[in-house]
Amino acid sequence: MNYKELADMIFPDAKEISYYEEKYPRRNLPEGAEVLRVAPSPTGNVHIGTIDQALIAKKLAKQTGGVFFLRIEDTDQKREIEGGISQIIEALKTFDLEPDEGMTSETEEIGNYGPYKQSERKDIYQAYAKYLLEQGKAYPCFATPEELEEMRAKQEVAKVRTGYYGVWAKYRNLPLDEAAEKIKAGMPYIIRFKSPGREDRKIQHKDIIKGKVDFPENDQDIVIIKADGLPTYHFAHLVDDHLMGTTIVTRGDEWLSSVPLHLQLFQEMGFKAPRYAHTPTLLKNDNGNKRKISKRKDPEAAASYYEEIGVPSLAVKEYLLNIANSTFENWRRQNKDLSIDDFEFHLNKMSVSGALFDMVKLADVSKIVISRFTAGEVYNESLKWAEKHDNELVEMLSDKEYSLKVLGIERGNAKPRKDIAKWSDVKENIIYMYDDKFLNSKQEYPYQVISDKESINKILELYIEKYYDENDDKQTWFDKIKDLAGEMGYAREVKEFKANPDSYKAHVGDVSTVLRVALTGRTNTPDMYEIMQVLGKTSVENRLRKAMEN
RNA sequence: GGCCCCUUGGUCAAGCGGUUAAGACGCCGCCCUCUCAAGGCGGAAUCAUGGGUUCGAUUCCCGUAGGGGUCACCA
Repeated sequence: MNYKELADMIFPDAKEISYYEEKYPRRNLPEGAEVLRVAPSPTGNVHIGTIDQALIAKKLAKQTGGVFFLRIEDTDQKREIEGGISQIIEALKTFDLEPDEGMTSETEEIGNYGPYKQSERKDIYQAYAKYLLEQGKAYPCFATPEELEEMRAKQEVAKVRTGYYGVWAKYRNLPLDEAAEKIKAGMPYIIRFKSPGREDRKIQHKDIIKGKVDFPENDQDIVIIKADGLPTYHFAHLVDDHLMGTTIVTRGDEWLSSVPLHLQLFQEMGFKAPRYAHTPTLLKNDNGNKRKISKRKDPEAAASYYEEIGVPSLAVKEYLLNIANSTFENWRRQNKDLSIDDFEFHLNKMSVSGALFDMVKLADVSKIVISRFTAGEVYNESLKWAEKHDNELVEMLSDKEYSLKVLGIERGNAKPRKDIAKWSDVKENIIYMYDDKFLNSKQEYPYQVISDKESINKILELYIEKYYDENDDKQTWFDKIKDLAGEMGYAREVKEFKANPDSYKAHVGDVSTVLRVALTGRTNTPDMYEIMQVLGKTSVENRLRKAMEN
C-alpha cells in the first residue's frame, strides 16, 4: 500500500486537481486589479461587521478595477439556518453592496468561479484533499472524540500545549496498510493535514493592516476534511481563495493567529498565497469594558437594526468608512457633493486596534447625510420606513404634494436643516404641520415671556386683522411683526431691548414666540415665515383663532 | 495558562525623534438670530506605566500593567 493507493481508496471518485485548475483559470485582470470577497456563514441575523467587511472589500475591488464576490461559507451544517443566504443577500442589497459574482438567491448565482456555496463544492475539496493524501501530506485519523478529549486532559496535566501535533499525533505515522485495514473495517475517520512545521521556528508575516507580525510555525495537524466529508474553514479557504483568484483576503482579526497555518497550507499545496488584511473588530462599551459587538446582546450588531430605527444605509456606510479611514471625514467635508465611491480608500491607513461603535457619532453623520437629501428623497425614504413601522406617518404622508412642501422647509439651500438623524424622527418634526392632527386635537400652548391671556389675544387678533398678508415677502413679513411689537409697546429690535431692558416688557422675539406657539403649539420650530407659507392663509388664521379661543 | 496583537482627551483619531500634540463627535461658553436645528468663535479634556537609547522621546528598544484575539471534526 502506498500513498496513491490509500488516496484512491479514500476518494475513489475524486478528479485530478488539474481538472479544476483548468476549469478555473487564473483571472485575466489588469495590473493592480484586486480580487476580494466577503464570505459570511448563513447563520442568521447578518452582523454589521459583515457589512463593514463587504464595504471595504467592494470599495477596494471597484477602485482597482477588480472583482468583488460573495461566497457562502456553509460547511457547518449544524449552525446553518433556513433562509440564511437570502438574509445575507438582502442585507448586502440594502447597503448597496451587491457583489459582482456569487450567490444571488438561495439557489442561484452568477460568475464563472462557482459554485459560490461551499456545501456544493464537496467534490472540489475532496480532489484537493486527495492530492495531499497522494503526496503523503495528509492522512486519515481514526481518533474518536473521546480519545481526543483524553489527550487534551493529559496535555493539560502535563502543562504542555494542547492539540494534535508531534508525538501526540497518534495516527500521523500509522502504517498505510493499517490505515487501509481500519478503513475497510468501517472505522470512522477524518483527514488531517500533516504539518511540516516546528513550533520552535519563527515565521514573519506582513499583514496589510497589522504590519509585521511574528509567529511560531504551525505544527498542528489540523483537520481538513470532517466526518461529514465537508472541509474545515482552513481547508476551504485554501482551495476556494486559490481557485477563485482572491488576491487580498480581508477578514476579522480573530483570524490573525491562523495565518501561520494558512501560509503553510498554501506552501505545501504549491499555491501562491493571497495577501492578508486583518481588520480590527467593532467594539462596544460594556460597563467600562470594551468588548466585541455581539449578535446576542447588542441590537446594533444586526445589520437590519439600522433600517428598523430608520438610519439610512448610506449614513451607516459613511460612519463605517469614517472608522475605517479617518481621512474620510476630511475628504467628506471638502467634497460635500461627491459620492462615497469617489473616496479613495487605503487598507494601510486602517487603524490596527478596534474602535468602539459610537451611536452618537453615527447620529451626527446621519444628520449630515439626510441634510443633503432633497425633499423628495426624504419623502420617499421616510414613507418607505413608515410603511413598515409607523401607520400614522404613512397617513400624514399620503398628502404627497403638501408633505413635500413641509419637508422642503429650510431644505435645498446652502445651510440645510440638520434635525433629522433617522426616519423615526420625521413624524415628531412635522406632525404639527398637518391640520387634521393639529386643529382636531386638544392643544397645549407653552407661552413664554408674554403669557397673559389678554396680551396674547391682542397680539393674535392684531396680527390677523391688521398685519398678516400671505403674499408678503419675508422682509415685509418680519417688518410687520416688528410693527406689531411696536404698536403693543414692545421693543421692535432685540438689541434695543437688551440695551434698555427696563424700558420694555418684551421684544419682537417674544411676540414672534407668541405667534409661533399659537401656530404650532411649540416654542421651537424651523423658520416661521416658511411655515406660514406652507400652511397657507386659511390654516394660519384657523390656528390663530383656535389659540385665541383656548 | 501558551502564543499573538493592541494602548494618544469620554469616543473616533492625526502624528513616524525637536509640534503651542491636528481634526471630528459629545460637553460647556459666547456670537449670529423671531425660537430651534444649523453656522461662526472660544473653552475644558489625551500621549497607560517604569526603565533605557539619544543633546532631545508621544514617536525607537526592553520590562510591567491593562485590554483584545486565539488555542474545535465552528466559522
